[in-house]
Amino acid sequence: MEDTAATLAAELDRLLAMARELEARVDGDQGAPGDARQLCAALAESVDRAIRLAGRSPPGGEGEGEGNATGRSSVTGQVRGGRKSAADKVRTQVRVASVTDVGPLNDGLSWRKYGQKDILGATYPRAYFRCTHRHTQGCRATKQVQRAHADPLLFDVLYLGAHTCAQAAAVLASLEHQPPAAFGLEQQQQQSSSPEGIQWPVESLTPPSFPSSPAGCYTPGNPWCQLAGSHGYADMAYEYDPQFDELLLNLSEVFQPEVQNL
DNA sequence: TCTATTTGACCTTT
DNA sequence: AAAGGTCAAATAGA
Repeated sequence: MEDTAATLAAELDRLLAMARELEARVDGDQGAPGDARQLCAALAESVDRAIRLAGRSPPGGEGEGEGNATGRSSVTGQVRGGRKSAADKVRTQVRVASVTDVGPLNDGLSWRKYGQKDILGATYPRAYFRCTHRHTQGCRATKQVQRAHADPLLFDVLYLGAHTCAQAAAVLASLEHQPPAAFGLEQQQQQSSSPEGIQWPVESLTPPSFPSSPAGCYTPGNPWCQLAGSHGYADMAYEYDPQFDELLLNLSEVFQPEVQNL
């Protein structure tokens, strides 16, 4: 019973994401008739209401800032219990949907998978990643990735710890010089054209092993080194230490999300 | 040969 | 004691 509701909510989420992307594209098309724009806006609004009726909040909280240039990202802070005591760190979670099933968001940083675990009550195992530069630069950042129970195309990504590696600084710098709109467009092109686009079949129960690469990973040719690298939308929330605030704020600006500390 | 991933075992926390 | 998180040896791929 609950599964049905969850599945419904997940489907509505995807509908909303697609509606908003369509809306964004129509908005960006000067040749599009006004009626089309109104229809898209109404569609997004309708799906949004449906999500509420389904008993959950739409991605991105109250729907503000959703009709942005990229139209595919939103942030929802979610509190999760966990072994890392909440008193130690602020926890944030990213929910990433991959409409094209290419894989969830990539945050522009290099991650190395170090473990996977079946979680009680979860359909899919949780994968554990740490920063590639953990040993070379002492970067303590980790993240956890898990497929959503209701929808295999949704991924819950939990960021833990602060990035102290040089790459994080590089990502920060790149964000400061890249307009969100152009960024999103480039993202799509990268994803769709890259022969190395990683396929992650729905059948697979294993979260993606986010390809990690050497320090020079953040290059245009590497789809996994792009920020927000998935079609669809992303519910994002971040866990961070104070020193990581700046990066998160920049990410937030890119996605125009609603960030809630947890 | 080097680097990343997989996976069972071990450790920590509740 | 159970569940979650991490380690590290084995394995695979480039």
